[in-house]
Amino acid sequence: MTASAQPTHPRRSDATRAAILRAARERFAADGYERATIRAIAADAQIDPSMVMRYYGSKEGLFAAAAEFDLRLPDLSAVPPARLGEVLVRHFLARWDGDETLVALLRAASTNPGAAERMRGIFADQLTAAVTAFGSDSALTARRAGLVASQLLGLAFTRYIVRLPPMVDTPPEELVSWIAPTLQRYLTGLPES
Amino acid sequence: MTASAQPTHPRRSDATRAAILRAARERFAADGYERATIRAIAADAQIDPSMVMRYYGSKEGLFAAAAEFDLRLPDLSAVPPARLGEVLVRHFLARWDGDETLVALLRAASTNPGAAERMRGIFADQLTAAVTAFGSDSALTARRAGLVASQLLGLAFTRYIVRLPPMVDTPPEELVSWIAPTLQRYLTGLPES
DNA sequence: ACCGTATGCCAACAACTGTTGACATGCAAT
DNA sequence: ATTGCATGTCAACAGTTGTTGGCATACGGT
Repeated sequence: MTASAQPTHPRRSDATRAAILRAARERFAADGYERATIRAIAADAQIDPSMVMRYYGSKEGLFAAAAEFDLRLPDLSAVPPARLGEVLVRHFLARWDGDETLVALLRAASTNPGAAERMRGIFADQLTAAVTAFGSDSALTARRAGLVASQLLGLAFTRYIVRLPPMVDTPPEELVSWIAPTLQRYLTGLPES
Repeated sequence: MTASAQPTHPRRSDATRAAILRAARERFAADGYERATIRAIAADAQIDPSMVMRYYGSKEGLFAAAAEFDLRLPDLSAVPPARLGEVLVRHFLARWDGDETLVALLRAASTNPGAAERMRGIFADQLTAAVTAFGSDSALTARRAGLVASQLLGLAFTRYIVRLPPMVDTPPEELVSWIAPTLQRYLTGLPES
């Protein structure tokens, strides 16, 4: 609110800011919110801890900046309805493998109320919005989105956090073939079956 | 291993020990491993922090004692194969609602390596064992157990940790009717469908 | 009644945490 | 060249953490 995003002169400290953010994502993803100390992050970024405070205000502020991200959901209305589940799982797996931001958020959401709030926002807003595109009953739609989230987050939790061996070892394509039908039914099916 | 369970005289401090354990479970479940401080737990149990150390050795030791628990899986071989999924979800939901130990373990598993290891043990051993009862191919069986774990832990994560509104508000019976078919397919179905 | 021991409390330690302010340094504009 | 500001370093703070040892007390067996 104070300093908005003008076409402001590229600051000389942008490299440092980026290094801090990269180190922060790594540490938050690997250790969770409380174990990831500002000192360790600063050491990784090879700068002084006080710089973190100057540029991000506080640890909470740093996390807020580091956990900023977008699901980048594709346009689901352009996907054949019968392949929705498949597209979703594949997209999420690719997204998780390529960006540790989500792992950081997932780990932190277990213990940090702010992170949990953000996680709620992401899945309630972005996912529900994508699902709403082809549903009318709002209560049922929210329920569908929640169920989809439960399976997708469970996949992430077992594969990236707890690291259950079978979930880590199974190749992505086979995970897709198992999980896609689940999402498909959550999205378009009916409960009694 | 050191002091096994003799019919040892019931110690006079058993009440205190139990109070500590109860407070520990509450705090670990509510705050996670690192935010649950020994001082806070001791205050809840209305005793001195040093008592926790005397009786449980360390914070890790306390957590190990507090997170000790059993899935108490029913005998799946006595269940009609077509109703396996339903029985499993219902059992897990009841187990989670009635005992916050699992929530504590779930929260801690995100940041504490020891807790994650224990979680792996529980689901790899107990769940895999239960699934193995009616499967022969061991690699596929492990995969089935992993998939079941992913959906069940995702359910717990979204409902008890992140508290996604739709997952919290949906009555247990409806959750069962949605999720049971998923587990059913993971347990007895084939990937391509 | 006496004594050993289990139980409990108190005070303190050392390490670590997020955070702050003072001070140096170097870039860029006047 | 000189001024102003952004960038970076250093040291320290106040609070919290897990953990420890000493000391009182009260129970239970003799």
